Amino acid sequence: MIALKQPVPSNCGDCPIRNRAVCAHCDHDELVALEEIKYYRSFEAGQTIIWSGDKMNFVGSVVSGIATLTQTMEDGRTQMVGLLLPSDFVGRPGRDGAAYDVVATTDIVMCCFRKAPFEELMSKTPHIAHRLLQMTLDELDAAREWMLVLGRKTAREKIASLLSIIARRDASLAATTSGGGKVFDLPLTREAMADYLGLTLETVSRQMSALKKDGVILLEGKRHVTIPDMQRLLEEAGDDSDGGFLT
Amino acid sequence: MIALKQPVPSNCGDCPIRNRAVCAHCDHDELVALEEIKYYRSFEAGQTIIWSGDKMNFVGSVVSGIATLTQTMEDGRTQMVGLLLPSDFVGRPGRDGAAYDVVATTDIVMCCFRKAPFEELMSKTPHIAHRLLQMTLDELDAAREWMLVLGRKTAREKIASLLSIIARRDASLAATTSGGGKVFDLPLTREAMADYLGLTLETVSRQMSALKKDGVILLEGKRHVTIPDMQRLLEEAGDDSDGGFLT
DNA sequence: GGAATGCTTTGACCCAGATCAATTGAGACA
DNA sequence: TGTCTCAATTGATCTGGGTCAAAGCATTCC
Repeated sequence: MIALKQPVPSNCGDCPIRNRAVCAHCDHDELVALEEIKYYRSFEAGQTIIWSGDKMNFVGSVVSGIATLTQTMEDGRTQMVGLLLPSDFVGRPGRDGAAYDVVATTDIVMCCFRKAPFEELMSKTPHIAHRLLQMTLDELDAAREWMLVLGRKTAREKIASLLSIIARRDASLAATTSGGGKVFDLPLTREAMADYLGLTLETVSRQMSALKKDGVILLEGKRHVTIPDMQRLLEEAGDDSDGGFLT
Repeated sequence: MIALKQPVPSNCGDCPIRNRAVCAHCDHDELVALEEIKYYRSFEAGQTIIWSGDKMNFVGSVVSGIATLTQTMEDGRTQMVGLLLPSDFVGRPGRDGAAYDVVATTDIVMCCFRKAPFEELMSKTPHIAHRLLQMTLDELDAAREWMLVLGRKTAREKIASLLSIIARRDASLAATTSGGGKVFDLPLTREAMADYLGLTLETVSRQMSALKKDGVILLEGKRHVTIPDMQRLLEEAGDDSDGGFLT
C-alpha cells in the first residue's frame, strides 16, 4: 500500500476533531496556548507508534485514521484493549511509561503535545482537564461494555458486537447510509478482529461467513460491509433491542 | 448473617481512606467544604446499592467493605465489571443514570455526596477533579488488564489472576503477612468469582481445588486463603515474573 | 506470465470448559 | 435432633471454539 502524504489541518479552526477531542471545550485563549505546543505526526499503516514500556514524552489525539491498543503476554498471546478512532486521546498524563503497544492500523495523523507542557497547561486550564475526565469516563464505560463481550458472549455475538460498534462509531463521523442500511470498510484484519474479541482468526472468519450466509451482513471482497438491518445486527449481538449501549 | 452497626469515622481526619480516596489531595478548606455535603450510608451484605438504569442522585466513596459492579444481559448472563474496595469511587459526575448494578458483597459503609453539590464543588476545586481523573485512569488500566484476563487466559490462570489481585489490593490495606505468605479471606462467593472471570461456578470450584492440590494456595474452609509463595501464584497467573501489573 | 507474499476461507479433529446432576457440608432455626 | 437453606464440591457428558492443515485469491514484483 502506498502511503500518501496525508492532509493535516492548517489550524485548529479547520480541524475535523475540533469539537470532539480533548480540546473540545477550549475557548479562544486556551486554544491559542494549545496551538503553541502542538505538532503533527503521521504514521503509515502497520507502524508501531508507541511500544509498551517505552518512556512517553508526548500525548495527543488521533486526527484521522485508526490505531489499536494491545497487550501481549510473554508467550505471545495478545489482546486488543482499545480501538482508537479520530478524536480519541493517546497517552496518560501523570505517568511516564506506556502501558500498551499503540499500532497504526491505517495511515494515521496525530495531533501531539509534548507531555510536560501539556500537563502544565492542564493544571491551568480546567476545560482541558474536565474534557479529559469526561473522555476517560467514556473510555472506561466502553472498556466495561467490552468486558461483557469478552466474558459472556458467544463468538457470533462477539462478531456482531464488533460490527455494530464500528458501524455506530463510523456512522458518527463518516456515515455512508444507503437506504436504511449502513455501509463501511472494515478497518481491521481478521487477525486484529480476533485479537479484539479474544478469538482465533479462523473463528472470526467462520462467523463472518455465517453472518453473511444468514443475511445479517453483506460482504463485497473481504472488507466492504453492508448492514441491511441494524436492528437485526443488534439482536445478533445480544444487546437490548432499545440499545443497551451508552450513546 | 447479623448486620452489626458498622463504625463510621467521626470526621475526615480519622477517616481510614483519607489518603487514597477522591479527597486525598484536598487541603483543609476543600475538606471543610466536602464535610458540609457529605453523609454516611451503610448497607448490609447482599443489598443492591444502585440498580442499573436508576437515576443517581449521589456519588461517593467506599469507606469499608466491598461492593461489585455488574452488567446483566436480558437472558440473565452476567459479567462483573468492577470490584469496589475501600477508597474506590462510585458514580459518574456528569451523567444521571447508573450504567451498572452496584451490589454490596459484604456489609459496607459509604461516604456519599449529593451529586449536584459535588459537581459544583468539583468545578471549583481542581484537587478533587484532578484526583478523580487519576483514579479514573487507574480504573481504566485495571479494566484493560482485566480484558486480557477475560479474552486470553485459561481458567486456571484466571483464578490465579483474581487471587493475586485480591492479595495485592488487600495487602495494601489490611495485609496479614505471615512468614512471607499472604493470608486473607475471599470476599466473593464462587459464583461472584465466576461472574468476574467469565466462567461457571463449577469451573471456579474445580480450579480452586486444583490450585489447592498443587500447593499454590492453602484453603481453610471455603474462604480463608493462604498464599505461601506469591511469586508462584503470579507465574500461575501468566504474569511477568517481575510484575506485569501496574502500580 | 509466473512466483512470491499476505490475507482469508474452509475442513477435520480435539479439548477446555460448559452443562446437567447428584452429593456434601455448614449454619440457622424450630 | 432434625430439617431447611444455601454455598460448594465432584462426577459424567457434551459442545463451541481452538488447533492443525490445506487451499483460495489478490497484489506486487520480477
